Amino acid sequence: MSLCPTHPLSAVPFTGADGKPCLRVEGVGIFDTGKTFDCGQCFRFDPVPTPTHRVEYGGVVGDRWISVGQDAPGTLFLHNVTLEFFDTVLRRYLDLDRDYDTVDRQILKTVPGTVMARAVSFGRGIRILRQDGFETLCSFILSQNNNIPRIKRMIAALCRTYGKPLDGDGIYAFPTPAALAGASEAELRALGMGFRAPYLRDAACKWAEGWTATERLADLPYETAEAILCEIRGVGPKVAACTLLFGFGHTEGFPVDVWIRKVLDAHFGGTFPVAALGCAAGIAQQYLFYLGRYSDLFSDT
DNA sequence: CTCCAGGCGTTCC
DNA sequence: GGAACGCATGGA
Repeated sequence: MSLCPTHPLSAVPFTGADGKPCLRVEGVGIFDTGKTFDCGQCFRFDPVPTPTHRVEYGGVVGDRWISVGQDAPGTLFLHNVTLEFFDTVLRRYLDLDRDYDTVDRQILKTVPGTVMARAVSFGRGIRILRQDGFETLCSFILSQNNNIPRIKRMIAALCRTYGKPLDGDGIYAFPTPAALAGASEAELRALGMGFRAPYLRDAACKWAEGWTATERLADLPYETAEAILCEIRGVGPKVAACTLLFGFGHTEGFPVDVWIRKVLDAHFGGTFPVAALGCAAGIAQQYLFYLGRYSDLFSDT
């Protein structure tokens, strides 16, 4: 992990207008809340209206609804966050102890050329979140052949129906594996999960019975971790990749060359010599979605 | 109305 | 071993 010695984190607690604990965090480096929470790596954050900051994103992390705002570069406002929650959960969730300038330099060094340079520039500010593994797995099982607004609604329905009510009106935790395993396929279909209902059930059952030491997936070689996840019905290379990346922080050996070539070959017919990039792979994967979605930005190379 | 959405399982050859 | 095709559902 690349630490940023010149910008140590500092967190100053204060009390919000609603009496909730808040934190002002400085020294977080490059961080774009819009790109981070709205790029399709997580499905439980939405923009919330606020008079004080330009934009703020609210969502559930663990057992707590929080919101994240930003009014200056390198600074975050964390609402409903205690110092302890920041240190034990949020710091890791937001991937704050990584220097993304170094990451960008690694990408540009490994993949020279204007195409990736534009991708890096366009994706600048994205943080690869470290979400809960089970929640990430279920989210990307639901994502197949689906669109993001509907994915969000399906996840919200799961939380509302099988998740623990949290502090706040209409706020629910993501269901535990056991709670979700207790739902029948018919119930999940009635909830609108469609053909993904049995996939969800299989994931929940395997997780609930401690089917593998899932907390160690990040330490296994990528191909091994991928093969384990692919034993779950409805999980293939794409779902496994997103789960390992966004839920387990599995960045060592991520097959970024496959993803990059897939998109670049389709758009430019070119080939790039790409090695494993560690953390940079995560950023690059997000860039790929931008490449695919906004290919006009990269069309004149 | 048709087409499509950040795949994957099944069924063909 | 790869190319079609179906899948639930809702938004565009």
